Amino acid sequence: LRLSRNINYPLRAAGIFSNYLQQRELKNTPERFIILNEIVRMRKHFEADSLLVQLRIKNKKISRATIYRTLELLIDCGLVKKNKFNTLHSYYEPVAALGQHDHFICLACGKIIEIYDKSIMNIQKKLQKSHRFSVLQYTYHLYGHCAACKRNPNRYE
Amino acid sequence: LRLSRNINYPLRAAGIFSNYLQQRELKNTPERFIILNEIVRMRKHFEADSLLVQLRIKNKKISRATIYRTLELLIDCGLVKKNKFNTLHSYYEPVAALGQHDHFICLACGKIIEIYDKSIMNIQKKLQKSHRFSVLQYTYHLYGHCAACKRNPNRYE
DNA sequence: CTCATTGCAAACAATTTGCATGAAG
DNA sequence: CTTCATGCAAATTGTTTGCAATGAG
Repeated sequence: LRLSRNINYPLRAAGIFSNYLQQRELKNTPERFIILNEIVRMRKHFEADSLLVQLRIKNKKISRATIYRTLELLIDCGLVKKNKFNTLHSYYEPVAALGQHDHFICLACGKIIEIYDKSIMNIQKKLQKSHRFSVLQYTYHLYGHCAACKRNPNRYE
Repeated sequence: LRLSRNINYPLRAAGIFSNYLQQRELKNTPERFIILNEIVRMRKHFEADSLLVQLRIKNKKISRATIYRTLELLIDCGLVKKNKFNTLHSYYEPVAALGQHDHFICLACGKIIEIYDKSIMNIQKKLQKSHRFSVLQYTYHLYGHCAACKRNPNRYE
């Protein structure tokens, strides 16, 4: 249901990226579009390194440096969002492909669950007014124990 | 007003930490209490490195390693919370000294504003029920432009 | 006395950067 | 042709770890 609205997302994303690059007089290189393509295809959060591995499996050899440099561009043009949960590395995700959502992170098994709930946006509107700042993006991360780990507390001792 | 309830916080915090250490048969070293003392005194978020600098200024020479090791203990016993905004390093803050709150981070000037609003807790309760997970902690971070940077967009070009 | 803790320096992991080569416009 | 992008390897940043010396219980 939610995803049906975004069926043309891969195509639109490429268009958005291409425009963005042209506007800044940056170049439409194959590497950049291979990376974007892989990201929109995944439709979930991922790590920089798993993206690299994923590409290697498909025999697309793109250097780690280019991955990071391209991710920065994609974040800048709003196609990708960067998340830091309380771990060492960062997580990224395709923005419009997923729609507005938040995250629950299980402290026992590490699973990340995407939460779709609109009421947080109301709070945000209220806060914007009362504090006179404008919100461009936000993160709402919940940490705790998921249903499975609550049932069986020892499964990840 | 809010803070008045916590006037004895430094004292209570030391007690909590001391109990925690005893329970685990860890030692009450001067370094650990110097660090805790400095943290509760600050009453706001800080970086591991600024804590070190702060201590050096006061001629308390504690190694970086000990700082990190002690922060971990303080997080474990619930006195300190660790935050990752989307920057390289982590931010820490004394938990009970500040009370439940969230953060607004200005993307232009980097300022961090603490937000006190209880309505987020209602959402959390609702989500816990509907998803059957239990929330132990959470982060709600808003990114955007603060009032000052909205007024004068070029002040940090 | 014994074991945890400290400080130091070296190790790490994720990310960034400098530079020579290569390709887009 | 000019300029930007790439890949590589080295550098950087925040944090962690091994180990010998020290100090708390």
